[in-house]
Amino acid sequence: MEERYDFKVIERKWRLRWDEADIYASRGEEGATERYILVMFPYPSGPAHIGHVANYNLGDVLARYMRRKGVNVLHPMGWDGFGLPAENAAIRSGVHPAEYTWKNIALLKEGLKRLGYSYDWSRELATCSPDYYRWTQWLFLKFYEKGLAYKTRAWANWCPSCRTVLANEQVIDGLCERCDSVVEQKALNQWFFRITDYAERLLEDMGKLSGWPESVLTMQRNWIGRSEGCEVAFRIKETGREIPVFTTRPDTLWGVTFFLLAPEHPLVDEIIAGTPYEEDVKEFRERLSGVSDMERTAMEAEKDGAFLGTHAVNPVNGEEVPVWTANFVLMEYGTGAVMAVPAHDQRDFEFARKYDLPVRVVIQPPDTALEPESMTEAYVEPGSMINSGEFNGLDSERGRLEDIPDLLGERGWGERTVNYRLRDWLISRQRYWGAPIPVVYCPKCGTVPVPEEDLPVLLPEDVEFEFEGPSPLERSDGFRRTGCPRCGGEAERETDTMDTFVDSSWYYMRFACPGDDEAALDEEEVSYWLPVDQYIGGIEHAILHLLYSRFFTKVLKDLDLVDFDEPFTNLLCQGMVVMGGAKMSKSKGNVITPDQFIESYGADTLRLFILFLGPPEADKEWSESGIDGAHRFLHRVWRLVDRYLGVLTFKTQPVPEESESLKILSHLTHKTVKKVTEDIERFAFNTAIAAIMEFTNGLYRVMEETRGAFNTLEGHEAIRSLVLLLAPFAPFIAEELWDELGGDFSVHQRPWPEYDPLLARAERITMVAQVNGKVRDRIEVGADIPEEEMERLALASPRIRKNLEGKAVSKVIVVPGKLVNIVAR
RNA sequence: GCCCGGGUGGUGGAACCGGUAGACACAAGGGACUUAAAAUCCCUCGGGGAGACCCGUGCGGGUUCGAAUCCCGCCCCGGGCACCA
Repeated sequence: MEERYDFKVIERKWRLRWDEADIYASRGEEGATERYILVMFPYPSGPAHIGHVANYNLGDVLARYMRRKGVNVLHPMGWDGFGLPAENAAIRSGVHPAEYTWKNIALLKEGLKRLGYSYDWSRELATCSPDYYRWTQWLFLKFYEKGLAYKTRAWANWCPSCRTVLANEQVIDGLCERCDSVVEQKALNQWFFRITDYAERLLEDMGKLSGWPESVLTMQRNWIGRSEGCEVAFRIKETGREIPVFTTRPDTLWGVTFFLLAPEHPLVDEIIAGTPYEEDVKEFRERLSGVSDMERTAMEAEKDGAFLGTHAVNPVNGEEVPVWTANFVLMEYGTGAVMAVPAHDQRDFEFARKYDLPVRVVIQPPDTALEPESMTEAYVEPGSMINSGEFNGLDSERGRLEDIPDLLGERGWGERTVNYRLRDWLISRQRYWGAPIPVVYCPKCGTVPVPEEDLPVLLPEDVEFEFEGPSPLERSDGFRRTGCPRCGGEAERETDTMDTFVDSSWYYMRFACPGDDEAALDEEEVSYWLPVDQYIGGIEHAILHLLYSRFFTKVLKDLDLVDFDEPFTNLLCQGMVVMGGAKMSKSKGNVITPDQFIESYGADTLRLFILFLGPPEADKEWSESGIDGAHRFLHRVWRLVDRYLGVLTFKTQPVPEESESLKILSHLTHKTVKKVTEDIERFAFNTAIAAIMEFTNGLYRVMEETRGAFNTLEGHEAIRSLVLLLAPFAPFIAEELWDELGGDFSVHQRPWPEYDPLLARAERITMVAQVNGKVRDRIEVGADIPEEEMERLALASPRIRKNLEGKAVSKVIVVPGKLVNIVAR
């Protein structure tokens, strides 16, 4: 055996052996259970960085562990290939997005391979490959057939000087990142997926997601934002036109003193056209350009608005109230209109104060009487209804939930309804590097979906990339001009591509049958592997990606393409590796690559070090101090095994005079196997590694005290267990040591070690004696000491007795096997 | 702003269900070995105190025999906010 731990030689050697022997291929063997372990696939923005290592370590440890528990494991890897950065690179440096992307995929793949991850590479896929996006397009057609894809006008960020649509990321403080022009909102006809049709099921089925972190479920629940209330029809006095509003507070209907429309509301233009108010409203809208929804609706935001010169009629009392437009009313929420009740809504209150609009109290708190003049903020709690005609004196909660909705229904003024904060999913992108939306517009036949047999609609190669002006697809005549699939006449293709979230909403299913060119999904394969048993990914995906994937799964279930309705049974959200307090990302320029560390320490050290940094869920501030420690530890293991290698190849012989050492060895071994197994099961990889370190330290201690203790069955078991336990964390060195120990190839295919609970259990424990909750003594006792004996020992302790002087014992609390607390006054 | 997390030694973290705060490491200091260095090994390592002990898990309160852990209020940091992925 080599004296030195030559990680470079070892890692090169085993990487090749594993490839040749194809030991990580997923096999659907009969009889065994299957587990699908998946880490969110990466966007290939460049070579691997430390954040990737932190992510993919987790899946790899789990996959390696599960395989050795005798489970059929699917652990694949692929690439989220489409996206904005590739297109930006094309604009900047003239490199085609495909070239940029495939080059980065190659870099990233090599990086992951160097780290020794146990992927089944035969299932590799890339969303930007025509074999894949063909099926993304096919799924779009299925959505379209089901009425779940539709086109409508929607707002997009628009830079007037570059004449181009901007992503939110390209808008910096309301300005174009390129030319600093103020970004406007432009209405475009765009494609949507009707995710709101699934709002209720997305909420309900969260009950099935007991394997998800509660925080993620809460975030999704809040995102969907279900609220029960009423839709009430107000009427424009001057035109008679009805405008519905959504309210969760029908009990405050009598307190409406004005009416608000979103600035983008189509009726606003209709109302002000040709009136003296047109100018004011235009100025107001001007002030809003470049201001995000978030800023507009912030509680602190200065209320801003304009009178529209018209009035709305309140159905419950026939009152005519002025109609305004206001910055905090959003077109996307509810109906884009608000019945303003300044006395009982804070934003309405501030608006009323600013524009000197009337405030009328209709809910009276139980203890005081509110006066509009003296109010400094809105009263939003329940109370009793006043100034509300026949409902005066009614409990407002009852009014809100029962009497008023009933009244609205009976009189035909409105109805109970449920409103969601969730909006339909805008999937249109006016960009090149995405899956083209497979639709053709024919002057005669209208919107015609591309026939399935004509898929994929390929991205044209000969296009030019410029920041300014329309997207490359729109400018490509060769792409745009086509024949109508229905009538054969001249027609135009849709030039929008799909949001990359569409690609990533179904990739985990495609891993079951990545090469299938007959269908998007192979029924048998998908049904065998899916749903994903353990999904792992960054908390930053808690809402969008995970919600879209859940939505896709439900649609595919309804289309009878899959037999499950939730895609991810268990979810582990890991924290981010941050640097200087910010998420590591290429756009922030704070990326650290693993290569330099692999070069000087080896992949095993880097894997171990990052896993040892802390629990998966926690954010980790990157610092390389400590990596020496991880390396030193592997060296220590190396030397330990090295030193005893000779011994282990001889026959074992009993060492009766050293039986105490053997007992310690057995205990250490079984205790560690138990601890590491339990820690892996709960994803506590950092403490699993700490346990292996302690085990190693313990073995050194035994070795120093009792030479020859390893020349026994117990000694062999200890050394073997050490290597077997280390294998999922540091696969290369473990393979090498296993090989040197004479074990059969591969250590990664050996069964996971079992432990004997009796041997794992400590014989002696330290019992704590407290007085009034403060530790006063520690007493070593047998592990199975009875409670009465614990109490007796504690009370007999001289230190305890000293502390009890002059006090009367009122109570003694005994926690079996742990502590005794004596309560004394 | 809203929603979701987090805050423990000089540092990363441990303490899993309310029961010994600081496991395991890093850094630092001291020592052994060495001509020397590296490597390795040993010791010290939250603060105060000679000690008995006292203080200590972002801050202020509370519940409890007992709180890093539960509750209320506050401060700070991170993630998401629908076209970054």
